[in-house]
Amino acid sequence: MQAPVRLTGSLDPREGWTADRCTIAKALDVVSTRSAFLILREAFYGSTRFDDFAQRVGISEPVTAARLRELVDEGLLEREDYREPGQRTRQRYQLTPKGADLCPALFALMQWGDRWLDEHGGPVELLHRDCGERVTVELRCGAGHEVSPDELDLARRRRADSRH
Amino acid sequence: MQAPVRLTGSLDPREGWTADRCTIAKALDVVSTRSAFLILREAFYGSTRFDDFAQRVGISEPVTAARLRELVDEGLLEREDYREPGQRTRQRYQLTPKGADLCPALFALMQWGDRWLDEHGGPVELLHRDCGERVTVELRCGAGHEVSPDELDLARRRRADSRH
DNA sequence: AGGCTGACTTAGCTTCTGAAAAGTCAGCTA
DNA sequence: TAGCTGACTTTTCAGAAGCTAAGTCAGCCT
Repeated sequence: MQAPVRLTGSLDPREGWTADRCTIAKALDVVSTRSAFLILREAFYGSTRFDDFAQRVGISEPVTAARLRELVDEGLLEREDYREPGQRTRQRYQLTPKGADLCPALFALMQWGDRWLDEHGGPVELLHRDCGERVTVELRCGAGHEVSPDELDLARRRRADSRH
Repeated sequence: MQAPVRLTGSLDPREGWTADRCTIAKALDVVSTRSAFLILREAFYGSTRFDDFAQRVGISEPVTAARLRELVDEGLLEREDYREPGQRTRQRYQLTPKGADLCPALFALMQWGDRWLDEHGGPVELLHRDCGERVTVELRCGAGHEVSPDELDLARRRRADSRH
Protein backbone atom coordinates (compact mmCIF):
# COMPACT_ATOMS: atom_id res chain seq x y z
CA MET A 1 0.00 0.00 0.00
CA GLN A 2 1.42 3.36 -1.03
CA ALA A 3 1.43 6.39 1.24
CA PRO A 4 -2.10 7.65 0.72
CA VAL A 5 -1.45 11.38 0.99
CA ARG A 6 0.71 13.26 -1.50
CA LEU A 7 2.72 16.12 -0.05
CA THR A 8 2.78 19.21 -2.21
CA GLY A 9 4.61 22.52 -2.45
CA SER A 10 6.92 23.31 0.43
CA LEU A 11 5.72 20.20 2.29
CA ASP A 12 7.61 18.01 -0.16
CA PRO A 13 9.91 16.43 0.79
CA ARG A 14 8.82 15.41 4.28
CA GLU A 15 12.31 16.01 5.69
CA GLY A 16 11.97 19.72 5.01
CA TRP A 17 9.52 20.58 7.75
CA THR A 18 8.34 19.68 11.23
CA ALA A 19 4.75 19.07 12.21
CA ASP A 20 5.06 21.11 15.38
CA ARG A 21 1.82 23.02 14.85
CA CYS A 22 -0.03 19.84 13.91
CA THR A 23 -3.63 20.09 15.02
CA ILE A 24 -3.98 16.32 15.33
CA ALA A 25 -1.40 16.53 18.10
CA LYS A 26 -3.18 19.52 19.63
CA ALA A 27 -6.50 17.69 19.53
CA LEU A 28 -4.90 14.72 21.26
CA ASP A 29 -3.58 17.02 23.97
CA VAL A 30 -7.20 17.93 24.73
CA VAL A 31 -8.80 14.49 24.43
CA SER A 32 -6.22 11.77 24.68
CA THR A 33 -7.61 9.22 27.07
CA ARG A 34 -10.03 6.44 26.52
CA SER A 35 -12.17 7.72 29.37
CA ALA A 36 -12.45 11.20 27.82
CA PHE A 37 -13.56 9.79 24.47
CA LEU A 38 -16.10 7.52 26.09
CA ILE A 39 -17.48 10.27 28.30
CA LEU A 40 -18.01 12.28 25.14
CA ARG A 41 -19.72 9.30 23.56
CA GLU A 42 -22.14 9.22 26.48
CA ALA A 43 -22.69 12.95 26.18
CA PHE A 44 -23.68 12.38 22.54
CA TYR A 45 -26.01 9.64 23.68
CA GLY A 46 -27.66 12.07 26.05
CA SER A 47 -26.11 11.42 29.46
CA THR A 48 -25.71 14.49 31.61
CA ARG A 49 -25.23 13.33 35.19
CA PHE A 50 -22.09 12.34 37.06
CA ASP A 51 -23.25 8.93 38.14
CA ASP A 52 -24.59 8.10 34.70
CA PHE A 53 -21.27 8.91 33.09
CA ALA A 54 -19.37 6.78 35.59
CA GLN A 55 -21.71 3.84 35.28
CA ARG A 56 -22.33 3.87 31.54
CA VAL A 57 -18.72 4.37 30.60
CA GLY A 58 -17.67 1.86 33.24
CA ILE A 59 -15.05 3.99 34.95
CA SER A 60 -14.42 4.81 38.58
CA GLU A 61 -15.71 7.91 40.27
CA PRO A 62 -12.35 9.61 40.73
CA VAL A 63 -11.60 9.21 37.03
CA THR A 64 -15.06 10.44 36.12
CA ALA A 65 -14.60 13.52 38.26
CA ALA A 66 -11.15 14.23 36.85
CA ARG A 67 -12.21 13.78 33.24
CA LEU A 68 -15.38 15.85 33.58
CA ARG A 69 -13.39 18.64 35.16
CA GLU A 70 -10.86 18.58 32.33
CA LEU A 71 -13.53 18.51 29.65
CA VAL A 72 -15.29 21.47 31.27
CA ASP A 73 -11.98 23.33 31.57
CA GLU A 74 -11.27 22.72 27.90
CA GLY A 75 -14.71 23.97 26.95
CA LEU A 76 -16.08 20.72 25.53
CA LEU A 77 -18.69 20.32 28.25
CA GLU A 78 -20.61 22.89 30.21
CA ARG A 79 -21.58 22.32 33.77
CA GLU A 80 -24.76 23.89 34.96
CA ASP A 81 -27.01 23.71 37.95
CA TYR A 82 -30.58 22.68 37.43
CA ARG A 83 -33.47 21.66 39.62
CA GLU A 84 -36.44 19.49 39.04
CA PRO A 85 -39.57 20.27 41.07
CA GLY A 86 -39.40 18.70 44.53
CA GLN A 87 -35.73 17.86 44.04
CA ARG A 88 -32.75 19.76 45.21
CA THR A 89 -30.36 21.53 42.88
CA ARG A 90 -28.20 19.18 40.87
CA GLN A 91 -25.46 19.59 38.28
CA ARG A 92 -25.59 18.50 34.72
CA TYR A 93 -22.96 18.37 32.01
CA GLN A 94 -23.82 19.24 28.46
CA LEU A 95 -21.93 19.41 25.22
CA THR A 96 -20.84 22.82 24.07
CA PRO A 97 -20.61 23.55 20.32
CA LYS A 98 -16.89 22.83 20.62
CA GLY A 99 -17.58 19.45 22.18
CA ALA A 100 -20.41 18.63 19.80
CA ASP A 101 -18.11 19.35 16.87
CA LEU A 102 -16.07 16.30 17.81
CA CYS A 103 -19.00 14.23 16.54
CA PRO A 104 -17.38 13.30 13.20
CA ALA A 105 -14.18 12.20 14.93
CA LEU A 106 -16.08 10.00 17.37
CA PHE A 107 -18.17 8.42 14.67
CA ALA A 108 -15.18 7.99 12.38
CA LEU A 109 -13.62 5.86 15.11
CA MET A 110 -16.88 3.99 15.48
CA GLN A 111 -17.11 3.37 11.76
CA TRP A 112 -13.57 2.04 11.70
CA GLY A 113 -14.31 -0.21 14.66
CA ASP A 114 -17.49 -1.41 12.96
CA ARG A 115 -15.56 -2.36 9.86
CA TRP A 116 -12.47 -3.91 11.36
CA LEU A 117 -13.13 -4.95 14.94
CA ASP A 118 -16.64 -6.38 15.07
CA GLU A 119 -17.81 -9.40 13.17
CA HIS A 120 -21.32 -8.04 12.72
CA GLY A 121 -20.38 -4.54 11.65
CA GLY A 122 -21.02 -3.02 15.07
CA PRO A 123 -23.97 -3.05 17.44
CA VAL A 124 -25.54 0.25 16.42
CA GLU A 125 -25.88 2.40 13.35
CA LEU A 126 -26.52 6.03 12.58
CA LEU A 127 -29.50 7.02 10.50
CA HIS A 128 -30.55 10.31 8.99
CA ARG A 129 -33.70 11.32 10.85
CA ASP A 130 -35.31 12.93 7.81
CA CYS A 131 -34.88 10.10 5.33
CA GLY A 132 -33.91 7.04 7.35
CA GLU A 133 -30.79 6.35 5.30
CA ARG A 134 -27.61 5.16 6.92
CA VAL A 135 -25.09 7.87 7.78
CA THR A 136 -21.35 7.49 7.23
CA VAL A 137 -18.32 9.64 7.84
CA GLU A 138 -16.58 10.48 4.60
CA LEU A 139 -14.06 12.71 2.94
CA ARG A 140 -15.61 15.07 0.44
CA CYS A 141 -14.28 18.04 -1.45
CA GLY A 142 -15.80 21.46 -1.99
CA ALA A 143 -16.94 20.43 -5.45
CA GLY A 144 -18.96 17.59 -3.92
CA HIS A 145 -16.77 14.66 -4.94
CA GLU A 146 -16.30 11.85 -2.51
CA VAL A 147 -12.55 11.61 -2.03
CA SER A 148 -10.59 8.50 -1.23
CA PRO A 149 -7.39 8.76 0.83
CA ASP A 150 -5.15 8.19 -2.18
CA GLU A 151 -6.62 11.21 -3.96
CA LEU A 152 -5.55 13.58 -1.19
CA ASP A 153 -2.97 16.30 -1.53
CA LEU A 154 -1.58 17.94 1.57
CA ALA A 155 -0.69 21.60 1.18
CA ARG A 156 0.35 24.40 3.47
CA ARG A 157 -2.74 26.42 4.28
CA ARG A 158 -3.03 29.70 2.47
CA ARG A 159 -3.63 32.46 5.00
CA ALA A 160 -6.84 33.86 3.54
CA ASP A 161 -8.43 30.44 3.63
CA SER A 162 -9.09 30.34 7.36
CA ARG A 163 -12.57 28.98 7.89
CA HIS A 164 -13.45 31.52 10.62
CA MET B 1 -27.08 22.52 23.61
CA GLN B 2 -29.31 19.47 23.35
CA ALA B 3 -28.00 15.93 23.12
CA PRO B 4 -27.23 15.74 19.41
CA VAL B 5 -28.12 12.11 18.83
CA ARG B 6 -31.63 10.74 19.27
CA LEU B 7 -31.84 7.22 20.56
CA THR B 8 -34.47 5.09 18.85
CA GLY B 9 -36.18 1.75 19.27
CA SER B 10 -34.77 -0.46 21.99
CA LEU B 11 -31.96 2.02 22.60
CA ASP B 12 -34.41 4.43 24.20
CA PRO B 13 -34.17 5.05 27.09
CA ARG B 14 -30.41 5.04 27.62
CA GLU B 15 -30.78 3.24 30.96
CA GLY B 16 -32.07 0.16 29.19
CA TRP B 17 -28.80 -1.02 27.66
CA THR B 18 -25.06 -1.10 28.08
CA ALA B 19 -22.56 -0.09 25.44
CA ASP B 20 -20.36 -3.08 26.06
CA ARG B 21 -19.90 -3.93 22.39
CA CYS B 22 -19.25 -0.31 21.51
CA THR B 23 -16.81 -0.11 18.63
CA ILE B 24 -15.55 3.31 19.68
CA ALA B 25 -14.23 1.60 22.80
CA LYS B 26 -12.81 -1.24 20.72
CA ALA B 27 -11.11 1.20 18.38
CA LEU B 28 -9.59 2.97 21.37
CA ASP B 29 -8.27 -0.33 22.65
CA VAL B 30 -6.29 -0.61 19.40
CA VAL B 31 -5.12 2.99 19.04
CA SER B 32 -5.35 4.76 22.34
CA THR B 33 -2.10 6.62 22.76
CA ARG B 34 -1.00 9.90 21.40
CA SER B 35 2.12 8.26 20.00
CA ALA B 36 0.10 5.67 18.07
CA PHE B 37 -2.06 8.33 16.46
CA LEU B 38 0.94 10.44 15.53
CA ILE B 39 2.85 7.49 14.11
CA LEU B 40 -0.16 6.83 11.91
CA ARG B 41 -0.17 10.48 10.90
CA GLU B 42 3.43 10.12 9.77
CA ALA B 43 2.57 6.93 7.92
CA PHE B 44 -0.10 8.91 6.02
CA TYR B 45 2.49 11.55 5.28
CA GLY B 46 4.72 8.89 3.80
CA SER B 47 7.22 7.99 6.51
CA THR B 48 8.29 4.37 6.53
CA ARG B 49 11.48 4.12 8.55
CA PHE B 50 12.05 3.69 12.27
CA ASP B 51 14.23 6.73 12.76
CA ASP B 52 11.94 8.92 10.72
CA PHE B 53 8.94 7.98 12.83
CA ALA B 54 10.82 8.67 16.05
CA GLN B 55 12.19 11.98 14.89
CA ARG B 56 9.15 13.35 13.07
CA VAL B 57 6.69 12.40 15.77
CA GLY B 58 9.12 13.58 18.43
CA ILE B 59 9.08 10.47 20.57
CA SER B 60 11.86 8.37 22.03
CA GLU B 61 13.19 5.24 20.42
CA PRO B 62 11.81 2.81 23.01
CA VAL B 63 8.34 4.25 22.55
CA THR B 64 8.69 4.18 18.79
CA ALA B 65 9.70 0.53 18.88
CA ALA B 66 6.85 -0.42 21.19
CA ARG B 67 4.23 1.45 19.20
CA LEU B 68 5.39 0.14 15.82
CA ARG B 69 5.33 -3.39 17.17
CA GLU B 70 1.79 -2.94 18.48
CA LEU B 71 0.56 -1.38 15.25
CA VAL B 72 2.06 -4.24 13.26
CA ASP B 73 0.53 -6.77 15.65
CA GLU B 74 -2.86 -5.14 15.25
CA GLY B 75 -2.55 -5.20 11.48
CA LEU B 76 -2.49 -1.45 10.90
CA LEU B 77 1.07 -1.41 9.64
CA GLU B 78 3.03 -3.98 7.73
CA ARG B 79 6.72 -4.44 8.28
CA GLU B 80 8.77 -5.56 5.35
CA ASP B 81 12.40 -5.89 4.41
CA TYR B 82 13.66 -3.96 1.43
CA ARG B 83 17.02 -3.12 -0.02
CA GLU B 84 18.24 -0.26 -2.08
CA PRO B 85 21.16 -0.92 -4.41
CA GLY B 86 24.46 -0.72 -2.57
CA GLN B 87 22.66 -0.59 0.76
CA ARG B 88 22.02 -3.41 3.12
CA THR B 89 18.59 -4.79 3.85
CA ARG B 90 16.43 -2.46 5.90
CA GLN B 91 12.94 -2.59 7.30
CA ARG B 92 10.08 -0.37 6.35
CA TYR B 93 6.62 0.07 7.79
CA GLN B 94 3.65 0.65 5.56
CA LEU B 95 -0.03 1.18 6.10
CA THR B 96 -2.27 -1.81 5.52
CA PRO B 97 -5.82 -1.26 4.24
CA LYS B 98 -6.95 -1.54 7.85
CA GLY B 99 -4.54 1.18 8.90
CA ALA B 100 -5.27 3.37 5.89
CA ASP B 101 -8.97 3.17 6.71
CA LEU B 102 -8.32 5.21 9.84
CA CYS B 103 -7.76 8.17 7.56
CA PRO B 104 -11.15 9.78 8.19
CA ALA B 105 -10.71 9.48 11.96
CA LEU B 106 -7.28 11.10 11.84
CA PHE B 107 -8.43 13.93 9.63
CA ALA B 108 -11.60 14.43 11.64
CA LEU B 109 -9.38 15.10 14.65
CA MET B 110 -7.27 17.42 12.53
CA GLN B 111 -10.32 19.29 11.31
CA TRP B 112 -11.54 19.74 14.86
CA GLY B 113 -8.13 20.96 15.95
CA ASP B 114 -8.02 23.33 12.99
CA ARG B 115 -11.36 24.83 13.98
CA TRP B 116 -10.97 25.05 17.73
CA LEU B 117 -7.32 24.94 18.69
CA ASP B 118 -5.42 26.99 16.13
CA GLU B 119 -5.94 30.66 15.49
CA HIS B 120 -5.18 30.36 11.79
CA GLY B 121 -7.26 27.30 11.07
CA GLY B 122 -4.34 24.91 11.14
CA PRO B 123 -1.01 24.79 9.33
CA VAL B 124 -2.01 22.47 6.49
CA GLU B 125 -5.06 21.63 4.43
CA LEU B 126 -6.26 18.71 2.40
CA LEU B 127 -7.07 19.16 -1.26
CA HIS B 128 -8.71 16.90 -3.79
CA ARG B 129 -5.98 16.05 -6.29
CA ASP B 130 -8.35 15.98 -9.24
CA CYS B 131 -10.07 19.31 -8.72
CA GLY B 132 -8.01 21.20 -6.17
CA GLU B 133 -10.96 21.84 -3.87
CA ARG B 134 -10.59 21.67 -0.13
CA VAL B 135 -11.51 18.33 1.45
CA THR B 136 -13.45 18.02 4.68
CA VAL B 137 -14.66 15.17 6.83
CA GLU B 138 -18.42 15.11 7.00
CA LEU B 139 -21.44 13.05 7.91
CA ARG B 140 -23.53 12.10 4.93
CA CYS B 141 -26.42 9.72 4.47
CA GLY B 142 -27.03 7.13 1.79
CA ALA B 143 -29.36 9.50 -0.01
CA GLY B 144 -26.57 12.01 -0.33
CA HIS B 145 -27.70 14.55 2.25
CA GLU B 146 -25.12 16.18 4.43
CA VAL B 147 -26.23 15.40 7.97
CA SER B 148 -25.63 17.54 11.02
CA PRO B 149 -25.20 15.89 14.43
CA ASP B 150 -28.66 16.95 15.60
CA GLU B 151 -30.29 15.10 12.71
CA LEU B 152 -28.83 11.77 13.76
CA ASP B 153 -30.82 8.83 14.99
CA LEU B 154 -29.04 5.97 16.70
CA ALA B 155 -30.56 2.54 16.10
CA ARG B 156 -29.60 -1.02 16.84
CA ARG B 157 -28.05 -2.44 13.71
CA ARG B 158 -30.27 -4.75 11.72
CA ARG B 159 -28.41 -7.98 11.08
CA ALA B 160 -28.66 -8.09 7.30
CA ASP B 161 -27.15 -4.64 7.07
CA SER B 162 -23.62 -5.70 7.80
CA ARG B 163 -21.40 -3.91 5.34
CA HIS B 164 -19.29 -7.03 4.61
C1' DA C 1 40.26 -4.49 10.21
C1' DG C 2 37.81 -0.67 11.89
C1' DG C 3 34.22 2.67 11.55
C1' DC C 4 29.62 4.08 10.70
C1' DT C 5 24.68 3.72 10.28
C1' DG C 6 20.07 1.96 10.92
C1' DA C 7 17.35 -0.40 13.83
C1' DC C 8 16.63 -1.56 17.66
C1' DT C 9 16.93 -3.16 23.19
C1' DT C 10 17.93 -2.49 28.15
C1' DA C 11 17.92 -0.05 32.49
C1' DG C 12 16.23 3.25 35.52
C1' DC C 13 13.19 6.71 36.39
C1' DT C 14 8.85 9.91 36.39
C1' DT C 15 4.21 10.95 35.29
C1' DC C 16 -0.31 9.71 33.93
C1' DT C 17 -4.35 6.75 33.94
C1' DG C 18 -6.99 3.88 36.21
C1' DA C 19 -9.14 0.91 40.09
C1' DA C 20 -11.13 0.03 44.83
C1' DA C 21 -12.68 1.51 49.09
C1' DA C 22 -14.06 4.81 52.08
C1' DG C 23 -15.25 9.51 53.49
C1' DT C 24 -17.67 14.12 52.87
C1' DC C 25 -21.41 17.20 52.45
C1' DA C 26 -25.82 19.38 51.15
C1' DG C 27 -30.41 19.10 51.15
C1' DC C 28 -34.76 16.71 50.37
C1' DT C 29 -37.87 12.96 52.53
C1' DA C 30 -39.77 10.24 56.31
C1' DT D 1 -33.98 14.21 63.68
C1' DA D 2 -32.31 10.56 61.08
C1' DG D 3 -31.60 8.61 56.80
C1' DC D 4 -30.89 8.63 51.92
C1' DT D 5 -29.12 10.23 47.54
C1' DG D 6 -26.29 12.67 44.23
C1' DA D 7 -22.04 14.40 43.54
C1' DC D 8 -18.11 14.36 44.62
C1' DT D 9 -13.07 13.91 47.25
C1' DT D 10 -9.38 11.36 49.54
C1' DT D 11 -6.27 7.66 49.98
C1' DT D 12 -3.74 3.98 48.34
C1' DC D 13 -2.12 1.21 44.93
C1' DA D 14 -1.05 -1.04 40.20
C1' DG D 15 0.17 -0.60 35.64
C1' DA D 16 0.85 1.99 31.29
C1' DA D 17 3.27 5.59 28.79
C1' DG D 18 6.79 8.45 28.53
C1' DC D 19 11.80 10.13 29.00
C1' DT D 20 17.17 9.86 28.91
C1' DA D 21 21.26 7.44 28.50
C1' DA D 22 23.65 3.70 27.15
C1' DG D 23 24.30 -0.74 24.88
C1' DT D 24 23.79 -4.16 20.98
C1' DC D 25 24.25 -5.99 16.52
C1' DA D 26 24.46 -6.64 11.47
C1' DG D 27 26.42 -5.35 7.45
C1' DC D 28 28.09 -2.05 4.03
C1' DC D 29 32.19 1.22 3.19
C1' DT D 30 37.20 2.46 3.45
